[in-house]
Amino acid sequence: MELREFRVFLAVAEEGSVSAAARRLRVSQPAVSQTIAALEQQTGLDLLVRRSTGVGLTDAGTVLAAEARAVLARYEQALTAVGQFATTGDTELRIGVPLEFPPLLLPDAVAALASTHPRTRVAVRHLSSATQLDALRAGDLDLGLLRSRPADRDLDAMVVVEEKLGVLLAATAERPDPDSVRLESLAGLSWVGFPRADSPVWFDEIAAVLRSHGLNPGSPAAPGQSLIAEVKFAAVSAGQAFTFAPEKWTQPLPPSVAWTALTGAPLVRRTWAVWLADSRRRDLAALVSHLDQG
Amino acid sequence: MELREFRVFLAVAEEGSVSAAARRLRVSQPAVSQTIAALEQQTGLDLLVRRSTGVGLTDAGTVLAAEARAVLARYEQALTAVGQFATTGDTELRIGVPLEFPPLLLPDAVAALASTHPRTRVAVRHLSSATQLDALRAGDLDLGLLRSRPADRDLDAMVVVEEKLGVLLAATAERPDPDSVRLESLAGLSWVGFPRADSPVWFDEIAAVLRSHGLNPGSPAAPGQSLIAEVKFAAVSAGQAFTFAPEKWTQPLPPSVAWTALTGAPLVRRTWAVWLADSRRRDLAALVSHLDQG
DNA sequence: ACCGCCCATAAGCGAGGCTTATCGCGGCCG
DNA sequence: CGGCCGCGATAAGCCTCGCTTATGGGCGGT
Repeated sequence: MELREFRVFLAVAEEGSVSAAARRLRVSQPAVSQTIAALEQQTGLDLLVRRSTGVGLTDAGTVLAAEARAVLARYEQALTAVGQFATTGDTELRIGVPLEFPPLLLPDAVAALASTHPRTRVAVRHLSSATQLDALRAGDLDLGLLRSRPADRDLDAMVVVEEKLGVLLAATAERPDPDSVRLESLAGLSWVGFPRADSPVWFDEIAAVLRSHGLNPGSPAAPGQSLIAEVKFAAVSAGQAFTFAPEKWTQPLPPSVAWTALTGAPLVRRTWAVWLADSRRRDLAALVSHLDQG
Repeated sequence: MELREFRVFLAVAEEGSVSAAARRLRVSQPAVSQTIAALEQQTGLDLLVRRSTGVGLTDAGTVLAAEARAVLARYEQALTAVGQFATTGDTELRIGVPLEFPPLLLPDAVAALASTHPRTRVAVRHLSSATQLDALRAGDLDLGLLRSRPADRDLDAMVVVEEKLGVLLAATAERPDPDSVRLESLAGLSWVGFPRADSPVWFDEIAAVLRSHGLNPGSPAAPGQSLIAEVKFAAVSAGQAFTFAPEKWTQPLPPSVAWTALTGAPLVRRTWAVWLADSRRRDLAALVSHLDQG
């Protein structure tokens, strides 16, 4: 299974014909036949149905075609990236950011990076922690910012922020002490947060804290409809729910919502910077150290 | 640039030594030297710094190493998928779903698919329209459900849902007619929706409608902090904002929020099923047809 | 029935990637 | 300070693999 074989197979799949594929690839027809035969032997699958008018894909062939396309696409992307570096010297540093990441931290670090590594272009994407882990391992992301330390051996991690969380409540909620609340006193409300799939570890931490204070974390939203968050969060200012938030909330709060400190249950949200342990990128190392000092 | 060269280069990069890489790959040292030389010639870049104690990566080498890792990772994934099919006959059909997709539509179609194609495992991911387009083209997604018809020639598309949108308003809002509102009457409120980057086409459609009715679409949230939606949406029930929603809203509305039909400006949200035009997957075709009839 | 196009098979050839042999260089130790 | 060892580069030969041309069987259209 080599790229050459993928290219040949895709040509056959797209042309629906061995001969036509051979013409397109500017090789002889037997060369294509041999390559297909080799693929079928390696996979142990019938990839093509031979008809007298040409060939069609079997189900197995369809699977292989899709995978082959994906591999070749990633390969082309790699060539582009290398070519880009060869001509302009520019490198892209791809960073993933979770929800509610302190908005100043990253721009400051990126600005510091720009002065020392002017040829590094930073591309930031909003991604859940789980997605970032996959992307890091797949090489589609250079630096992740996530809400849990990965167990993985070949990922390095460093805490970049620790935020002491308070709660957001409806401004009209009755509070014995206006400056702080205890989790237990929120028993009548439901917690609104984020889908568990986005960051299972952090979700479970929160759920454990809630349970230990007599609160019901609530049924996690059913997969497939987990993100219909718009209406849910309206519940906060309607006095039906609460959510956690750090004290230094950067967005202006609407008057109907107020932040209050938590007492009794220090809930700390950590955000880790995570990167492939065997990455030797100096711009990445520089950015991480800026995040560390910032 | 072939996979073999990538593997050799990565071995050298990870070992920090040509000789050690050769031992690991169970080939002779000159074979590795020759491969590296070929790579350097093809790229026109110096990939390694030769030190008497071994070799190190140049910046160019670091870029290539990262790309090579990504390509090989995708390649391994392809082998796994094909092997999976070869042994179990199972195929994965990867589907992307946007926010607020009618929750029954997909499960029904998937159930219908399961009866005709029992070996197809469906994997659903919540992704923005923009992300889905990339994933489709990269071969990382088999079927996308998005809020705009792609201009792309090699993507086929079909409308699966048209939803006539109304507005969600604070239940306490004054409404001359309780059963419908005109967009113009919402001039004092701000629209809360989704980040433009998630689905630029649909966003711009909405923005155009708003402007044509004398409303200000508002400044799109600054990139990098666009998704801090929790507090924003509290604004709806606080009477500061409105959002669009189809009439058949599946989640129970909190009492502080009410749905109202729109008159004067029929705003229709279409969701398209999108797939690679040259995909011949029969399970995909079956699912699409179920979505069409459902 | 024949011709044309399809794909598969067979046999020969050439290039590319392997091998072994050898060199130059620098670090390290006696 | 000299010799030695391990590093990587170069040279030359060989073998495998993927190409070629030649050919055969099967099916459809005229």
